[in-house]
Parts: sequence; structure tokens; C-alpha cells
Amino acid sequence: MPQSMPKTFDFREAEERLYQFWESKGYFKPEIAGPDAEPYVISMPPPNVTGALHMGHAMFSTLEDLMIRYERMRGRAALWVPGTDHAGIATQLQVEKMLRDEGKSREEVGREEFLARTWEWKEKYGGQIIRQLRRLGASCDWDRERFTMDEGLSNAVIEVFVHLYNEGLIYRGPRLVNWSPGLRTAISDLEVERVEEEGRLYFFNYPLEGGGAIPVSTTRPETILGDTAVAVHPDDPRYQAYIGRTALVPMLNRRIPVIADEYVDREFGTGALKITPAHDFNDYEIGQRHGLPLINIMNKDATLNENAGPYAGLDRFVARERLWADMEAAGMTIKVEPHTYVVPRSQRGGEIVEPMISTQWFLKMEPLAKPALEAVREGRIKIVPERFEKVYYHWLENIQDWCISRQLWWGHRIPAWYSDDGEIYVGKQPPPEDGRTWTPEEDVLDTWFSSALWPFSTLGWPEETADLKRYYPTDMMETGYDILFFWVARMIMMGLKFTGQPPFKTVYLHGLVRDKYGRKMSKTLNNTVDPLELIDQYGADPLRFTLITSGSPGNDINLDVARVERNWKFVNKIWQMTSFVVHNLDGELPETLPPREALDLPSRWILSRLNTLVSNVQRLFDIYQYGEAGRQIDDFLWSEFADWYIEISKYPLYQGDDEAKQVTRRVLVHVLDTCLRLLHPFMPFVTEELYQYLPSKGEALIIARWPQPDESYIDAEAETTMRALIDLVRGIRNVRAEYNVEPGRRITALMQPGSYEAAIREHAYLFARLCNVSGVRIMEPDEAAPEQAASVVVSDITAYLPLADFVDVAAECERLSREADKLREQIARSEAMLANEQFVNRARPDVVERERARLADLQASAAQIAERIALLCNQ
RNA sequence: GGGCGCAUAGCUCAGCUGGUUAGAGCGCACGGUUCACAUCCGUGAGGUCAGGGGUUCAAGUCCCUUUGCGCCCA
Repeated sequence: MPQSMPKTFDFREAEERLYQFWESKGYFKPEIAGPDAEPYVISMPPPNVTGALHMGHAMFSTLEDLMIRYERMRGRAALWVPGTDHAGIATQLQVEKMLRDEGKSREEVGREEFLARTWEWKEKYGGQIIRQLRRLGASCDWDRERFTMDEGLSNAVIEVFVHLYNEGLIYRGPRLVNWSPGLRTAISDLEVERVEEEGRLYFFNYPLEGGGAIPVSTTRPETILGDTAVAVHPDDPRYQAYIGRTALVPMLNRRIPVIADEYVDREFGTGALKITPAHDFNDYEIGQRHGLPLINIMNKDATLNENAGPYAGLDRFVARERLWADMEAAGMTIKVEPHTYVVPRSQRGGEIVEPMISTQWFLKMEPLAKPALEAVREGRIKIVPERFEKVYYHWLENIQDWCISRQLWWGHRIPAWYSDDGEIYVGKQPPPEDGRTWTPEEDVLDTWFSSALWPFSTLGWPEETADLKRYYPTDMMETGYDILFFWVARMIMMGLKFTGQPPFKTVYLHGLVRDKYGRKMSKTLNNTVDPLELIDQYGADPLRFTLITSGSPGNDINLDVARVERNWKFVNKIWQMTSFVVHNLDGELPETLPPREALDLPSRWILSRLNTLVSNVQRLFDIYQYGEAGRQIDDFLWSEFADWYIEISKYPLYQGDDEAKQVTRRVLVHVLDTCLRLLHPFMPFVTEELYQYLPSKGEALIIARWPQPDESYIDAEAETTMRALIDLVRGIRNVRAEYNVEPGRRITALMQPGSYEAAIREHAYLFARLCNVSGVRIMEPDEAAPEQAASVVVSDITAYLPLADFVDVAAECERLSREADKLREQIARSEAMLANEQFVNRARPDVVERERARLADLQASAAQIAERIALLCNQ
């Protein structure tokens, strides 16, 4: 136990020291709990190996650390598996940029060299985020850190791929996919964002063979070059005559049919639709229905290819203008109108994505989705907040096959080989020598493919490792709701498929961290808040406490830095409380609470409040309401323990006998110790540091026992009595403030104690300390009230403050009548309630009882005030 | 088009299973150098809980509806 406490918490010095202390003692490892402990496991959502820590990371690591620390204190073998994600696209872009700075391209250096450079880059700059999590106090087991491209995890990926392929769930073929021209790779549906934008709607006449034309409109004229039909609604009288005729593609004069399809919206544009099956998802469907050919007019960089005839080689947008100009010249165009339409943009980089026919690898989702749906429906996996279950169902019920191949270099290479005679081989090892030439697949897998295996691949799967046996399935999947589909759903599917078990029992989804005004944090808005800067300024604890108490589960939080500052003050406040307690200890102190009969009223009160708090916190933790739990601990410590109990405790500590001192010390230490435990998952650093100053047998708070409520300390009588005393103090302070009595001036009070005589007699001392009332004299029951006095009424108590030189009778009467009005109002309401038979009969008995007691109290007070007014104010 | 969320004090937010007079922090006003803390203490002002309807003895809380903002899916 360190000797004297510094005046304030030097978090800059302490945080690193404490973190090292914990880590070196092995507290972050589940083994600390012993071999028989029940495991509690969280797989950390692996941050990108690139990039820097942002608020989203701070959010998840704070929450997960809270959960882990809580369960660790409850004696579970808590394991939090950290790791990073190779982030195919992001990382590749980083390294390509680096090469560009050297004046090279990835094609120039070649695949092998490129990968070597990427690994080098990863070793050097990668993993910055994960290291920064230490600053936040993340208590994960660093010995079990994993990377999605580690050997073990890569084996898992190959194992899964080969298995799914052999089962027929993975197939390869040409399909219409979302193509990212800038990255020159296919991406999945999920990686495409649909953005409403101002564009133009182009109207033109689609010429018909043998004369005439059908008016058609489009938002993307360049796709005309890939049209393979013109479609009209079968019931549209305007165009019925044209069905079955042949149209001619403008400028190319390719012959295409006019077909009828109910998909056509007669109200939109001209009511006739050009069909480009190779470049539009809806058109693709129509094309399939009518057996239309697919004409791909684009190259991988979104320039037009030879199918575009004279427009070959032009970028799609240049071609759009050029073609339209040519059509205008040819007299085919009608008009161009401003038009709002939905543009598919890449989630990464924001470029416009082109639907394009391409040969890719796909994973059939329906057979995987079904068990994943059932697992949640049957409650084997619970999603918190529950409303996200609906979102989850909807997505899985309408799931599309997943395009899993990417034309990148950085990632898990698809374990497939092509023979010179067109055969495909898929296997864990290259195909056996058979005289043929086998060319390995160039494509890699979508990064999310490996992430989907994360909860079990990190534990050693497919090997039957000890960790896998002991720690799988995991318990909690805590992550942002924005990756429910990308990640959570896919983990559930893969987990069920390959381990036969749900990969976790509970999914807890947190919201996004936004700026104070609810705007998304972005570099362009320049409204990002750097967690590390806040930690430097205020320490990790205030940031953590703020993130957790600023909102509620599943909802975005608007981060107000002022709250971080306030919570930094809270940290200081706790420090000062502990400092007070520690400095008032003297010698040995029994670790237990004193026997009940030795407890004075304030002690019984604070212990009652404390145990109410502990049971509230437990209830809230059970339903994942960590924010509310934190706020309640905060409120208890500051507004009850510090403001009242500590202030009151100064009397026994400074003026009491040895026994009173010891009782108070034991209560102070007990309350503080319990609260430090409750607070530790929220604010690990300061609580651990303070714990070390408290007399205790435990070696560290991080492994101390989580508090249990003891209902036997709940003491309604003590709470009622203390409530009255506190209200009396407040009332007196209030009067003093209203009459501008100098704070330093000591006054005396006369009290008609009503039913509180014993309490007031015994605790008269606290008025001196709390409201500078140095003397209290209990009046005789029939004693006349003093004149020239202000009065304070609480329940059936009246306190008279003789303030002859301050109190002006008129002002006092005014004040009293305001009080009386307020009471009358409340009495009326209460009486009405109790007069209502329905209420008395139907409301819960304890509610009715409470209302009766309240009314009696109000009436007693009203009577006192009325008496006072009668005496003082009736001229 | 379908689904979801949000709307509570000037600002940022709580209010969990309906039940005292709707709370906190920040900000604001006034007052404070007493031995834990001015990173503090005390007192106060400030809300028709978005509008309307309903259920209920009782609604910020449950249901319906309107408006506004945001998100997801198509």
C-alpha cells in the first residue's frame, strides 16, 4: 500500500504504470481465474491493420473492456481475443500509394514483390490501432492476438473454401456484378451505397425497322450501345402495336426486338424502356425472362470496348456526351430533363459502380441463411437491442448470393487452379502432377470471408486446440450495428456451418459516435475528435465513462467534449473522496462492516442507499444498460456519499469517541471500496490506483470480487428519517440564502420536532456542519413560537430560525404562503387520487400505501404552515 | 415502396418492468478562502416531455395517427 496520496490523480503517469502492472501479472489472461472457472469470451472486432484509432474503436473497446472486466470480477475465466484484419482494399491502396510515390505501379513490381512490400509495410505501420487500444485500458489477452492472414487463420479460410466448394455451395461463373472501375475489382452488394443525386433524364426516339419510333427515356445514354431490346407494358395501348417489331440501336443499327414485360412502369418517362441486360440489374432480370443476349460494352476501367463501335476506347461519361451529340445531330433526341435518380457508389472511395458481366466466385447463401435465421428465432442467439433482430431476419430472408472473389492481390488467394484444357481444381494443395499445366487462380477472397470465421479461427480451428475446446462458442459479440450484415450475420452462418454451434450467445450492437450536433464525424467536415488527444488531455477514464454514459444501447451518441471534461472532474472527485477517507484512517481496520447495532443513522442510511445502488446496478448490467448503471453510480457517489455522508462523517471522525470513529471509518471504507468495484469496469485506471490506497487484502481491483447486494441493509426507516434531516438542512440553507444571511454567521434554531424528536435530538450536530446552525433547542410541545423568526417545515417538523435583523414579517408571510400554496396543490392532487376508488382498488397496494403516507406528510406540513401563518400574518 | 430509430430545460443527454412534485451534466444568475476537493461548495431560474386521439385508477413511458429529422433495405 503506497503511503501518502498525491493531491490529484496524475493519470499521465499512472495509466501506463497500471497497465503494465496488470499485464505483467497476467490478469488479462483467462487462466488467472483457474481451470474450473466458467469461461466468458469476446472476440474483438478486428480493426483494419491500416489506419489510426478513431472514436468507433474507442467505443467498442470501452464497451468490451467493461464487459470483460465485469465478468472477470465475477470470477469467470474472461478471455478477450484481440486481433486485426488485413483489410484487402484499404491496405492494398495504401501500399499502391507508397509505390506511386516511388514512381512505380503494382503491375510494374509484380505480384510477388508487391506482396512482400505489403507484408513489410504491415509489419512496420500496421497494427497501430490495436496498440493504441492499450491507452484505453483494453484488458485483452495479447498473447492470443491474431491477424486474419496468419498461417492458422489462412488455413481456416482454405479449409472452409474447399469444403463449401466440394459441397456445391461455392460456384464460379459469369454474372452481373457490381464493378468498381477505379479498383478494377468486383465488390459485393453490401459494398455499394445508393445515393440520390441530381442527374438528367434523356428522352429520345428509338427507331424502328421499317419506319417509326418508340419514345424512350434513360439516365445513362451510353448504355444504349449495349441494348438488346426495347420493352413496353403489354397492356399499354400506346405501344401495343409495336410489340414484336424490330428496333435499331442508334448509331450501331443493331437489330433488337420490341418486347412486352409487366415490369415496365407506364407512368415513368415515356412508358417505354430500353433494355441493357449486361449493365443493369433490372434489365438483367428482364433479359433472363426473355432470353435476351448480353452485350458487354465496357472494359474493366469503364472505358467502352469494341462492342461500342465508334465509341470504343472512350470513358463511359465521355461516350455518354459523344453519343448523345451524335444522336442529336441525327435528329433522334427529344429532350433532356433534370432528374433525381439513385446512383450506385462504392462504399470505399465513392466512385460510381458499374453493373458489369464478369466471371466471379459466388457463395450460395440460402442454405447457410436458414440455420442462421433459426438460431436467432429460437433464441440460441440473442440480439441486443432486440429491434435489430427484425432487421437481421429481413436481410437473411431476402439474401442474395455473395460475390466472394476480388481482383486484388492482398488477401487470401482462392485455392483454385485451371488446367490448360479448361478443368477447374479446388483443393488445399495444388493439383497433383498429371502432365497438364495448371494455372493458379489470381483472385483473392473478400476480406469479410475470413472475418466470418473470426470467432473460431482465432481459437485455432480447424485444429482441435485446447483453446477451441474451452473457449468456443464465445459469449458476446459486441460491435456496431453498421456491420450487422457485413460481419455478424456471416459469422453466424459460418459458425453454424462449420462448428455446428452459434459462434456467440449474445450480439450487442452499439451506435455510431457522432459529433456534438449529431453529424457524422468526417475529415471533410473537420469535426473528428481524436480519442488519443482526449486521453492525453483528460485521461482514459473520463473518455470511457463519457462514451458509456452518453447514450443507450443501439443508439448513436452525440459526443460532447464538455462531458469528457465533466467526467474528468468526476475522476478528481472520487480521488478527493478517497483521499479524505484514507487520511482519516488510523491503524488497523477490520475489513468487515461493524455490527448493525453499532451503526448510527447516517451509516444505516448510506448502507441502505449503497445496497439499493448495488442491486440497481446489477439489474441494469443484466439487461446491458451500462450507461444508466454508470450514471447511477456517479449520482450516488457525488450526491449522496460525498455531499452528505462524508460531510456528516466529519463529526464522528473529529469529535466522536474511538468507537464512533472506527464505525465511521469502516463504513466509509466499505462504501468507497464497493463503489470502486462497481466503477472499475467503467474507469479502470483511477479505481485501481485508489484501491491500492484502501486497506484491503486484495492484490488488485481488477481481480477483486464484484459486489453483491445485501438486502438486509435496506432500511426504509433510516431512509425516511435521513430524508427528513436532509430536507431540514436544505430548507435552512434555502432560508439563509433567501434572506442573504452571511454564510459565516452561526445561528441557532428552535424546533418543534413532531415525530422526529429522537432523531433530531441525536443528530443536532449535523446542522452545525451542514447549515451553520450551531445550536438546536427542542421546544416544549405547547411552547409558543418565537417571533421575528423564519420557519422551515418538513413533514411534521417545524424549525424556527430567529433572524430578527433579517426577517421582515411581510416577506416571511409571502414566503410561507407560497409554501402553503404549493402544499395545497399537492394535497389536492393526492386527495383526489386517494378518493378515487378505482385507484385504491386497482393500484398496487404499496403504491397506495406510499400515497397515503405522502398525503399524511403533506397534511402535517400544511398544518404547521397554516399555524405559522395564523400566528405571524393575521395582523 | 417496405422497415426502423429519434423528437424531453439554452446545449448534450438519461428516464430500464407505466406509479411521489420529469432528472443529470454543461451553460446561466446569486452567494461562498471552515481542516477531501475552487478540478470545489451552497442557493436559484429554466420544461404545455413535437401535435392530435386512444388504452388505463394512473402515460414522458403502452397503442393509433400527423408532422419534422435521421438510418437501413428495395
